[in-house]
Amino acid sequence: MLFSKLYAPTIKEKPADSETISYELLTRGGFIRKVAAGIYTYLPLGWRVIKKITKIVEEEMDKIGAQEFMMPIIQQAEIWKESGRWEDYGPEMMKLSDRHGREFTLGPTHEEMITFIVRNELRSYKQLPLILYQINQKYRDEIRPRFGLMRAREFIMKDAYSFHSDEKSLEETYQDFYRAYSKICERLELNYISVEADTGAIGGTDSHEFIILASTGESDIYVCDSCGYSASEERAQSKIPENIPEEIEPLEEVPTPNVKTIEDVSEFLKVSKEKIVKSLLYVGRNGYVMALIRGDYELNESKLKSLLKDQTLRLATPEEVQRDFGVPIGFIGPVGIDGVKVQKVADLSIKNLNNFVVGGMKEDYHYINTNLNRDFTVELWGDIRTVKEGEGCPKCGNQLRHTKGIEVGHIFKLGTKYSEKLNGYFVDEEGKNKPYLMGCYGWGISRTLAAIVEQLHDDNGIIWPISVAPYTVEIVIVNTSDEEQRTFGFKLYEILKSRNCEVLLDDRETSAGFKFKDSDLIGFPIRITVGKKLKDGKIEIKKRYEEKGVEVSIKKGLEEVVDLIEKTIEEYSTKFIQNNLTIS
RNA sequence: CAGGGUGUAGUUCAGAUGGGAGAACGCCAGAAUCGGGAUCUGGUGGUCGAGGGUUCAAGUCCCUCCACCCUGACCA
Repeated sequence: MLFSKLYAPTIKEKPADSETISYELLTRGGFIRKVAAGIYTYLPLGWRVIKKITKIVEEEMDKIGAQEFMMPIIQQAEIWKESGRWEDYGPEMMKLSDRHGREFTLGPTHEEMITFIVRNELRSYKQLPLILYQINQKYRDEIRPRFGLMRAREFIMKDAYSFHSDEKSLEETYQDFYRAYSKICERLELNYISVEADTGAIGGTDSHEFIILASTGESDIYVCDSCGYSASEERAQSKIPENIPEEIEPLEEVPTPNVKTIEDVSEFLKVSKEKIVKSLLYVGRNGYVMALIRGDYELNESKLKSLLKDQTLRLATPEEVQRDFGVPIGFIGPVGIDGVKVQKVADLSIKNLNNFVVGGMKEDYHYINTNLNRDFTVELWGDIRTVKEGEGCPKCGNQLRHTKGIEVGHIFKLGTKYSEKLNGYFVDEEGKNKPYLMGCYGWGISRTLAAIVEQLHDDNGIIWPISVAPYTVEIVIVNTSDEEQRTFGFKLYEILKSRNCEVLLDDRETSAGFKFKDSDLIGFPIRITVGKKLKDGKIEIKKRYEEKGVEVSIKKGLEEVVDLIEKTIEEYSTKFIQNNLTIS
């Protein structure tokens, strides 16, 4: 490809709506253009990268026996109503209707559709396991699209679905996906980790996320450097703190005028926060839920939701609390509340706590010396607290480290959740009808494009790994009106092309500096400069991530030069530079 | 959705008190020449977000709407 013909409009200035480094560099480099909030066009360079990412993903999918196919983007409302997610997913969906008023959605995901497709003809255990996948556009009406391609309303995703007759088969496929996703990250030459994750709105049992590390990422993760434990913030656990047992004191009600927050209570009653139990009132599908946690910890809403299997859970408003309990929110507590009206859920951090402080269920009062079982009971125990950096690893006890990244892949064991609801049954060896076990596996293709840039860039532009670079080699003819340079540049270009090297020739009639700036901004891995030194029989080969290139004599013949270029391509690796760049 | 901000040339922006729509970069033509967005000459380019109102006169003041960005809940 000749640069003079390539539609890659580059921009010198930072776009005014520049949100993140990937948005800025991909826009300036002529890879993408924003069309509306969260909606993008992929220009030729961007599309080349997308296709390369896609190819890697497809190859790894094919290797584990997944079959590629294609489902429609427009989906009828009926199947979503059947699964109950027309309401649950609700505002997140782009909805539309045809001229007859029949409702549709632009698919935000395809669990309903896949089950609809297979439920009539996937009827025998002999057909299982089955793995299908597709790559297409997904639509989510995000409340606030942000971070460029990282949270778009229209985005490209690979989604795979698997069907199994038993748990063992599901587990095997889950592991296959786990390995395939790791392989994809490795082929992309990225610094990544996989973490235990929350299943969220998709539901199911086990789940892992694949995170590309970048300080600008929006996923918070906790890792243990000594045993390798890693988990997302929604899921991460830490060693349960030990509470020293004390002699039990009698319950006492004390006046605490206008003392509402944990800080206030701690100060007013001169007790440490560890000796206070925070009561948070939530409203869920089955009414009120009171979450109890030690005063020095933060509640983790994702954990609470998955413990209660209720994604609709939300904090009760002060008005609701006042109306239904007659107490301002600062004074609610577990004592005197019965388990029918309010389900009490407690974090393990208060399990052995004695003589603690709770709200008095009466304005301006708290209880001191409260004790479990004697003064109130807990209906459900679980881990519902947010982990903090420095706490002990749940497996080995070493300190947990906090880091950030971008979630590009997410795998789930769904179990029978969708097959049961959507009538996806098969007949087993004994002739019995059973719902199949399912797994679903997502990979954000367009998000990967952005994530790579977030991880691999410097002040001058993008640093593509060879595996996904729009072109592997760029030849820059410094002075296009110099006949010798021109001739040599074109000759080398033709040879490289004939060797199946993806090469771009910058033949534009602009200044040298202009071409070099574009070259760094776009981020071709290897740049060959054909300039004034050609007179002395020399050209330069430079790796994008190195300061200086190497001068190469062309006197021994072009074959040798081309061999050297190919060797440079082989040696090129973004791996070792990553820690010096943006990862913190 | 709530709170805040911004909309003027292709891009980044300037336009105080109401009265001429501007700069730089880009783009086009030409010159010179070419190792880090370099230089010179000439040119091109506008529904001042949209609609309404006040006024002799509105980019500027008022109202309505829209879009985009920032802070929060959601997610591959």
